[in-house]
Amino acid sequence: MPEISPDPFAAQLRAAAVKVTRPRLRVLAVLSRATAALTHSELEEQLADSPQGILDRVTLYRVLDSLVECGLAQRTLDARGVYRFLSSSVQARHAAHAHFHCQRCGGITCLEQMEVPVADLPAGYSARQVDIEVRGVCAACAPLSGAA
Amino acid sequence: MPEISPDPFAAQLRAAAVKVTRPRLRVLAVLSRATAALTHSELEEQLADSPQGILDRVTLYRVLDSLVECGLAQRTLDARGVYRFLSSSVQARHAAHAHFHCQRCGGITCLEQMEVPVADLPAGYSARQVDIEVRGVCAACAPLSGAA
DNA sequence: CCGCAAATGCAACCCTGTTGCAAACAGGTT
DNA sequence: AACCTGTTTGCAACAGGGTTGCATTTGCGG
Ligand SMILES: [Mn+2]
Ligand SMILES: [Mn+2]
Ligand SMILES: [Zn+2]
Ligand SMILES: [Zn+2]
Repeated sequence: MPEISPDPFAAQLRAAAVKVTRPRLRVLAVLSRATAALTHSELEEQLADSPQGILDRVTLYRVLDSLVECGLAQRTLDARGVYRFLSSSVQARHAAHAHFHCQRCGGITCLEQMEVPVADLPAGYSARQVDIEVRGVCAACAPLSGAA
Repeated sequence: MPEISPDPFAAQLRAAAVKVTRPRLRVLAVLSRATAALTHSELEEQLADSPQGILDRVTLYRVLDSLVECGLAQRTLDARGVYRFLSSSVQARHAAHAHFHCQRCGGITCLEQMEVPVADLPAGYSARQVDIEVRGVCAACAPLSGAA
């Protein structure tokens, strides 16, 4: 009787035809717990707090690359030009509405009341994704806007 | 009789209530000659080639900041996460419609028929810009889609 | 022409992301 | 179970874009 714990993340990795490794499992776990897209450094921090201790910076970059490449995660840019990562299942929940990108702190806020339109494209073009990105300064950063 | 050459860039700066300085005039000149958004290093290069010689890297960053802040230029991110700067007059021509970003060739196509909505934001948030980015595969690339 | 705040230039620094390479490992083969 | 091989990990060093501190210069209003 093999004690195969039915780890859903391991199953996802196997289904995606990539090796099941400790770092990948850890990153996948954090990503799927997250409600918003996380930067590399946010992930690094959350991973460091876990009982398993820190995960090498470069390894994290490479794990994220592999997850994006096999389709288990998505990579986007925030308003500061920093990459953010989110699990594909989370991504699906955000495809239908607009997002606010704070140009000061890089934070992203859902604008559920702004729905994305259907793409209206020239012949021959096909859309995979439509993003509405509103850029500006969020409520938390507004007070600091005057500051030097 | 003061020999005031009617420099349009100087006038723009005065109208924007910022000091008229040599670096700002130089940058404004390059930006308004450009047809597309330029990165910091592209600007640096073009400036270095001019008879006036190189402009300090940091000064260029600060000049660009001041032009953006006073509304004479706009800052956007390219697909690599690098800032690009363009004069406001060029930007204005593209602010009202969506853009298609081909995921295969990287090309950008204006979707004039898709107009950007007015931002609908929570209290405290302020928008500077709304972008609709449609991602997919363009007509030229569609036939090649099967290729590895 | 003065005075002062704003802008410049230079050096040093920070942060995000990448590359090279040796050691460790996953997962299939014997 | 031991073995093999390509993948992945970890560490160090690097690269590029962008920022900060500070002394010096300059625009410009008085
Ligand atoms: Mn959302
Ligand atoms: Mn356009
Ligand atoms: Zn913010
Ligand atoms: Zn294309």
